[in-house]
Amino acid sequence: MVSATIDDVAKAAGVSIKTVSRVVNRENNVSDRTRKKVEAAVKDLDYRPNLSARSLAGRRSYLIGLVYDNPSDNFVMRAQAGVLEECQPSHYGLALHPCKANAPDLVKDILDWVHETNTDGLVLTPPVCDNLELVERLQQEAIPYVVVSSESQGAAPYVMIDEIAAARDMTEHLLSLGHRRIAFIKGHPEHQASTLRYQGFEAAMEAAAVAIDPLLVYQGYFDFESGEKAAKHLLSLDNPPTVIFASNDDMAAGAMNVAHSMALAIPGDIAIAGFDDANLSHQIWPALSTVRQPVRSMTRSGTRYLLDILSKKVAAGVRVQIQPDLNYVLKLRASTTGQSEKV
Amino acid sequence: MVSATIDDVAKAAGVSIKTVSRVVNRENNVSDRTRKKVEAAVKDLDYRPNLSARSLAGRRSYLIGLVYDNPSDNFVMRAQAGVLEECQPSHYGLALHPCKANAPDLVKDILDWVHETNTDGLVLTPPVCDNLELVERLQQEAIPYVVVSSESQGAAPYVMIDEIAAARDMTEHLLSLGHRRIAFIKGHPEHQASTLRYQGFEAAMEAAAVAIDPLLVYQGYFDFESGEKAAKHLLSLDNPPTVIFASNDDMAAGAMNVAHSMALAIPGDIAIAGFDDANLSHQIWPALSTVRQPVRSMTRSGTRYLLDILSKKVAAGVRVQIQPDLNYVLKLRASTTGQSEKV
DNA sequence: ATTTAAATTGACAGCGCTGTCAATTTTAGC
DNA sequence: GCTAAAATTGACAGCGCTGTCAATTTAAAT
Repeated sequence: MVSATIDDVAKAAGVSIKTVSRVVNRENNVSDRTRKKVEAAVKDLDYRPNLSARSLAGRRSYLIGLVYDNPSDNFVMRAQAGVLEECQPSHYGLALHPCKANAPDLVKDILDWVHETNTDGLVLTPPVCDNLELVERLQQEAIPYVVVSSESQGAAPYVMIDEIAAARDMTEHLLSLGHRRIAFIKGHPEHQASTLRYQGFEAAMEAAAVAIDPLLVYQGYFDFESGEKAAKHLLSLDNPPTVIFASNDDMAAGAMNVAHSMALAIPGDIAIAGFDDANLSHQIWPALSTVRQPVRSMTRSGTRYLLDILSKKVAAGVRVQIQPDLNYVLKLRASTTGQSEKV
Repeated sequence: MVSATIDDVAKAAGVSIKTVSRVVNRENNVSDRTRKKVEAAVKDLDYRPNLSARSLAGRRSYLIGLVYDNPSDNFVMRAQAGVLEECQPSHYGLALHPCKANAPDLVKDILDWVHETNTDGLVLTPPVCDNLELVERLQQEAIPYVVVSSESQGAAPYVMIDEIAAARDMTEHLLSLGHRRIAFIKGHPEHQASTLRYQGFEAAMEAAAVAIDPLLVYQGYFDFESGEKAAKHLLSLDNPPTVIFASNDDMAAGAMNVAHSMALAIPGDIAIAGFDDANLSHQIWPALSTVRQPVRSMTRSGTRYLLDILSKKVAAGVRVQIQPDLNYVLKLRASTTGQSEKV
């Protein structure tokens, strides 16, 4: 059972293949009468355009590319799910491109891949999206892209939660529990989110008129090990903190392990908070207070926007912030409250 | 900057485009000398074949489909990485198909997707690969597939570690620590791995002439929650076990949380072991003793076999067990040994 | 050295579609 | 009715690659 081609449809409708192409692609300048004839033939023959052929001729792929180098499997999986869900109804496909954000030839690597797959548009996630050289090249080559979960460095749409507000809210929660000696583990210095989360922390502390002890601010790298390292340092200070706010869950888990190994009670001796709501966060003990970032939903919104650009419904190269369908949510769990989550 | 085409490479190497095609597709019957010349030209011009063109001409998609419904993000990501790595040199792409293994229309869902995307071959992972109806239909329609991490139910190649031996080894480790009251949390009854892992447990117990207390065998479902449920039951028995061997890491993590919440020392009061070596396993406290399954490597082997079938180097429809490049490894950590891992 | 078989290479015709541009038909204006 | 402009349609040349099959070169056998 070989499916019908555009020639079959053209023959059946008594028109040229170009006219069939016009109807199928909803172009203008087709008379109603012709359109009806063609549509009937399409339905009759159950015609489905061949993706490869139209890609080759039309020089595009009907593929959305997802570029990532995120240490969190959970983040990547949620992003994938978001793109896939949004692509399905538009008959677009998903092309994956895991990469190394700090590779010297990152830009070339990505552009080569785009050229090979003919990917029509890119969804960039942190930390890749924070690479200024990359986004400049993409603009230069007029490759549409959208940034998810970070502020766009160039003239492109981006979708992100208010990271500052989220970090501020979490800090306020910690303050409201009576904590004053609050340690902060910063994220990877090259991720934009690191800066924003720290700003939120600062804002809340300032608003509460609690001074930040510089000794309690430690540079981490968003991975488990750097969380351990930070906690080892922080918890052996002469005047240790009563709570550690880590910029993400992996580092918070690392900190928690150190606390356990020092036989400290959580949150009794040391409370711990994270950021991201990775799967991990409710699988460790005690369950981790964190900020849920609606990655799937954000990625859907971003993909939707990209598809609109590709179908020319929206002009490309405009820097707008797309509002995610969902906002962040504070997940307050036992690692700060001492009690299991209120549902 | 438009990327080079096959014509450019042919001209540069002084051969016909067909020969370039042969080299790029690793076909036989190309002399070493010619191959070297072409490879040099390919590298020189940074040539990357155009996917659409080859699909159109070759009447296939050059896409390998990965079908999954695994609760573990880590498992899925490792499988994706395996397929991608193996596809890269052959210039194949990866198409993702997340699904629900227990959906009533699973078979139709997958077949529709295969027809729409033209996917050339499928990599099936547990639990989807354990669906007999599906694999029969795939054979019927002559769609090549390979099963990773489970025994193939039909006439197809499969790649898996010796799950029985792995579970037996872990049990022997527990026995060697002096444990005799060993609890076992079974995996999802519809996953083949569940059966095999239990068999390995049985074998070791029998060999050591230690009777299995049926009260200490609990049915789980491979997820965190079922691990919690199992542990709650097991740890409140009148004569509780001294160690819990969970069929996977998620359940082990669930069990660990319960132990913590009952203020039991791990491994002092209750030792815990898992299976899979998910990321999770060394991020919880104490670090979990588990069995490392080389998912990425297994998936690579499976994908390579599939590519061989597609390029006709190997006959399809033969049921063989492919040996993974790596074998399983026991990761003995603090949750049973009380000490951090020996490196 | 000669014959025969096997291995290697290349010429060429599409794959099914879209872009370009010219041809044709329709409509508007007088 | 006639002409010019606008709307509609079609002819055709690729897009970049692979399959087929024939031509050529190399190796094996005598």
